[in-house]
Parts: sequence; C-alpha cells; structure tokens
Amino acid sequence: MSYHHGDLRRAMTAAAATAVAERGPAGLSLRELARLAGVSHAAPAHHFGDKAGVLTAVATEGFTLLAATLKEAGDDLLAAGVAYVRFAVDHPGHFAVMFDRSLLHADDADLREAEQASSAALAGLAPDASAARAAWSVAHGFASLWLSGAISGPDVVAAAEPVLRRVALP
Amino acid sequence: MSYHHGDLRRAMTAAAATAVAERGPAGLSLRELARLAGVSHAAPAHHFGDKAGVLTAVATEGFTLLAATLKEAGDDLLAAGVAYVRFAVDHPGHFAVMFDRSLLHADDADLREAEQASSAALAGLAPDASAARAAWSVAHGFASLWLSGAISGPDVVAAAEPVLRRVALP
DNA sequence: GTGCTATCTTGTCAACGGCAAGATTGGGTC
DNA sequence: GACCCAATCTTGCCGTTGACAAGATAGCAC
Repeated sequence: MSYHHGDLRRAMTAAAATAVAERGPAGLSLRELARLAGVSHAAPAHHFGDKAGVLTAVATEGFTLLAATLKEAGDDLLAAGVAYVRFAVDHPGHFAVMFDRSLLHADDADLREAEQASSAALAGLAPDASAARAAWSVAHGFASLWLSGAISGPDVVAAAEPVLRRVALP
Repeated sequence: MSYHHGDLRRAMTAAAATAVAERGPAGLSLRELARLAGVSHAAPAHHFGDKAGVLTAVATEGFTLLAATLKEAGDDLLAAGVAYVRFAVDHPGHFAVMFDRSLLHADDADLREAEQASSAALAGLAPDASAARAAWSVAHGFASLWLSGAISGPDVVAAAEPVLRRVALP
C-alpha cells in the first residue's frame, strides 16, 4: 500500500453510502471508513472536513444520480415516478441522507447545484408547479414509507404504480 | 432536588423530542438530556436501556399522538391529510424518528401497538387499500419534503391542500 | 534536483454510550 | 413504628468516536 491512496475521496463516499444503507447515518463512523480504506483515521478530514462533509458528498452524488435517472426515464410522469422510487430503493444510503438537513452542510455549493439539477429535471416533467409538487410528494412519500417498512410487498414497482398513477393521470 | 426525579421518563422523552427537532437524531446526547433533567448521566439507562430506547419511546408517543390527531380530523380524507402534515410540522422531533428503523428498537411491543393504531386510523378513512396507500404517500411525502426545506412557502396548509386534493378526490 | 503543494500519519483531547457496582428512597408488610 | 424490598438514581470506569494540531511523505512543476 503506497502512502497515497490515490482515490480516497471516491472510496470514502462509496463506503459511506454502503454503511449508511446498512446501519443508518447514525451508525456511520469516519474511523471505520478509514480502516476499510486502509488509511489513517485522520485522512478523511483532509478531503471532507468533517463527518457532515462526507455525508454532503454522498448527498451530492445522490442528487446528481437522481437527476440523471429522471432524465433517462423520459417525459412520462408515471415513468419518472417509478424511476424515483427505484432510485431510492437502489441507493438507500444516498436517499437516507439527501433530505436530512441536520446531517449535511446545507449551503455547500456543489450540493445546491446538484439539488437544483434534480429539481429542474422534475419540474420539466409536470405541466405546472402544483402538479410537480404533487408528483414529487407521492413518489417521495411512497419511497420513504417503503424503505421504512411501513409499506411492503413482493415487488416495489408493482406496489408503487397504482399509487403513482393516481397523481400522474393526465 | 430530591434523589428521585419523579417523572424522569416523561421529562426525557419531551427533552429528546425537542433536541431531535433542533439538531436531528444524530445530535442527540443522552448525557445532555440527563444534565437538562438534573440527573446523573446513567439515569436514563434505567428507564430506556439505551439511546435507541429513548428514541423508541419518542416514536411510540408520536404514533399515539398521530392516531389521535387523525381520529380527530374526522372522516374526510383531505382533512386527514392536512392533519397528517400539520402533525409532522408541529412535532418535527417525533416525526423525524418515527419512520427511521435504524434508530429504533423496531420490535418493541409498545411501538408496534402504536404503529398499528395509527395505521388503523388511516385505513379507516380510505375506500380501499390502494387509496389508503396513496393518501398516506402524498401526505407523508409532502410533510417530509416540507420539513427538509425542499418545498417551502408562507403557509404549510395552503401549500399542502392543492397537493393533497389531487389524491383525495372521490 | 529543488521547492511546492496536496495528501496522509501520528498524537492528543473532550465527549459520548454503555456497563458494573453501590447508594438512596418510598411503599408495602408485619 | 420497624423492617424489608424493589425501583430509582449515582459514581466510576472503559472503549470508541470526531475533531484538531503538527509533522512526514509523495508527486509534480520548473
């Protein structure tokens, strides 16, 4: 192992997302991440500043990913809703952090930019602001409830579609 | 100050809810709560076992409160949705904890009972299971997004109503 | 090869959660 | 009223953590 890790930042955010997905944001330990990456306990601080910095990086990555996912889903509001839910289920570590201001540096420039990118991607799909808010609310609510176990079933998409359809109707 | 506090359990849950509302679940310190209550740092452990036990008590209180709030709102699905959102905004500390399994003792008997009470209160309002899920999703999603700052405005209820109406239509 | 800067390490500190063992209290029992 | 007992709270301790400071190392431009 060389003195320089080479790609510590990327390794840390990836490991952080996994850890958050498994044990929640509170169960995240910077020292553990450092051990997993094979670096000293103080190495992360250089890249991220503090714990909130790591989670801010994860959230930023999440918003960027979400924006790309939404764009890929096309113009259909229902398809976008399904994509939103699938994103949350596929990236629970990112999702758990993205909307929790108490964990993040909310005024981070990169974060804000990524937030706006996904907001814009969503706003472009709905006919008006109210419809966009409604679509966002259902998709976000369903995803949250599903991840918390409050709503469950054999298949996420199958469970989500009838719910999303109630708002996505033209 | 006497040796016995007298109502430590209640004092702790109340202080915990406030602290979570202000700084999030991660910013909660059992020792700080103990200091606020004027007891030693190990006193909480007797009542709650551990940190998750405190948050489980807060979540249980939240679900009980939510069930009562929903019942009070009457039979109208829209009114119930508004009540749900208002509950989240009025009790952000409780709400932040209720749906995060990673913070709780998810199999706690009292918690499960309170969960089911609020689930039942909600299920009684909708014509079928799908409608109930949809209503729950919008209300929950809007509340979450509002609390995170993703959706904002001068008045919560005014912002929530048009969104909730899209799903509550008969 | 020399200096510069980003990256990483070592060492340290206060705070925290959790555990064990003991002190105090109030209520029930005789 | 004296005694006992269970509930409640305290003191003391340990390992872990996040954060900070100061120094070591490496890659890179020139």
